[in-house]
Amino acid sequence: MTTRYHHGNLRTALVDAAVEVASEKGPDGLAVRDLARRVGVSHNAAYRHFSDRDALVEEVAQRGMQGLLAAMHARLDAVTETDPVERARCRLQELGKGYVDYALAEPGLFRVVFTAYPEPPSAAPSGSDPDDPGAAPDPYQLLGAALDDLVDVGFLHPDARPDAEMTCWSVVHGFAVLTTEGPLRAVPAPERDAALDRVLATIDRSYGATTAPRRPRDEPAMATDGPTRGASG
Amino acid sequence: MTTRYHHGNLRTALVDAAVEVASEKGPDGLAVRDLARRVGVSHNAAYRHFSDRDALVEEVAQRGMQGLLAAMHARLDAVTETDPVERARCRLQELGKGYVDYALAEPGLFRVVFTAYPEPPSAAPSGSDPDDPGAAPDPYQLLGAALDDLVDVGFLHPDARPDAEMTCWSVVHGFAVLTTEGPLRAVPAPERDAALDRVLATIDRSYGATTAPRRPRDEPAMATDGPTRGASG
DNA sequence: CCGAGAGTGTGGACGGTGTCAACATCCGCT
DNA sequence: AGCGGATGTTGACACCGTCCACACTCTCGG
Repeated sequence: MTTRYHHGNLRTALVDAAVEVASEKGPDGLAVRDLARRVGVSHNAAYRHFSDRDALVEEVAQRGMQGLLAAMHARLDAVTETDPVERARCRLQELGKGYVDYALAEPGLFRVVFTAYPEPPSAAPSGSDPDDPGAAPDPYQLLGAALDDLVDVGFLHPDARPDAEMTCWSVVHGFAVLTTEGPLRAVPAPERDAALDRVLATIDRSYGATTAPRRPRDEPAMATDGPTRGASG
Repeated sequence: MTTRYHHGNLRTALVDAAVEVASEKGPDGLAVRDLARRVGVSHNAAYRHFSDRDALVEEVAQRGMQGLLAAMHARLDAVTETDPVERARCRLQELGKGYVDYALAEPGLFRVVFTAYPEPPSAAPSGSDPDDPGAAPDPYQLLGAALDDLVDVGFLHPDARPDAEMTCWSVVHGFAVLTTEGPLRAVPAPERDAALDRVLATIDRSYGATTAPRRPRDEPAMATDGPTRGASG
């Protein structure tokens, strides 16, 4: 009874164990044989459920992505500000903080997410692939929505909207990488958190600096409200 | 003659081979046995010159760091602008571009640099350790100098100076990681380059926004120059 | 001139890994 | 009942890092 020939739910057991290991040791600490051993099954039993080691890592990455999204949503939903402009600004900040929160709380899983990141979001701008409809919604979309809000609310000038995703993602991702696995990994937490505040404030300041002035100056501001990006010509 | 028992300069030969391999396959593609094979020497001969695989990787990382610094210096030295403000602004931009240049040109070595990055620069703010005097000057110092110039020249307000290194490093590093090994790795080069320009322009705009206002408009533009939002300070 | 010892390279071994192939077992369906 | 597919096991191969004992070569002191 204790050791049945068929495990029952080996797949999820393996992924669970993999998540646990990756959480502690990162993607490089993930070994199929080790996981099989932990789960109490013989080596390469896993190959009945995963074609590759990479396939298993990919599964862990999806779990990590869920966690990342959850962290971002948690921060986002905690914003109580009512003034539209302040709210939109605050939400963007919190989005970034949620991202870094997760990277700091789960550096191993965070790394897995970005070692096995499937394909660039620009290739499929709508987010979900047709052959993978239930795919987790990218943080990219969350970010895009927050930035759109910032434009709608009148804080971010449309001229500064293009590639704003890349700016925000870059700052926040760079900060996360540098402070978790990078050269700044030993910066004490208080200084680190203060630095993140300043970093995000820098972005906020930039966006505020391009706010459309109340009375439109001689700048025609080329009213391209349509966010059609990739349609270059 | 062709095969002498003593190789002569095995150490450098190994590092050369390692740099070549790492340039193509990144740090994970680096195997001591494989390198020994390439150099035409038996396995673990390398262990007479490197205590560890990590020690060898570290050597490659130093080479990579040299390349990174060279790329940044190249961009920096190419700036011909004479107007002090414009020059300082331009130099900061070019510093970032040089960083990204190298990451895109040598993604494998770039990764090695940051998988084996010794210790945070904040621990040793002066840069060089006393027991390693000839150590390569951090890009961190280059960045700090450029930012100091920006303050001296009057473009960057001193209030925005703290942690400016982290902001700039984060954007640029994040951009590099996302576009080389990350989810944005398949963004075509022209769009990518344009995006970097916009990203850097965003930072520049932020720093300009805190400049002592040339034409102080009636709008204080929410003059909370202190980015401390929720902080109790 | 020679021999000792340090420096360097070789060969073998151990435990670890991913992955393939062949075999064993069990469950569900006919 | 029994058969087939799904699942798990055992064994093997080729890699890997690393430790060990050994072999060769060069240099230096006598």
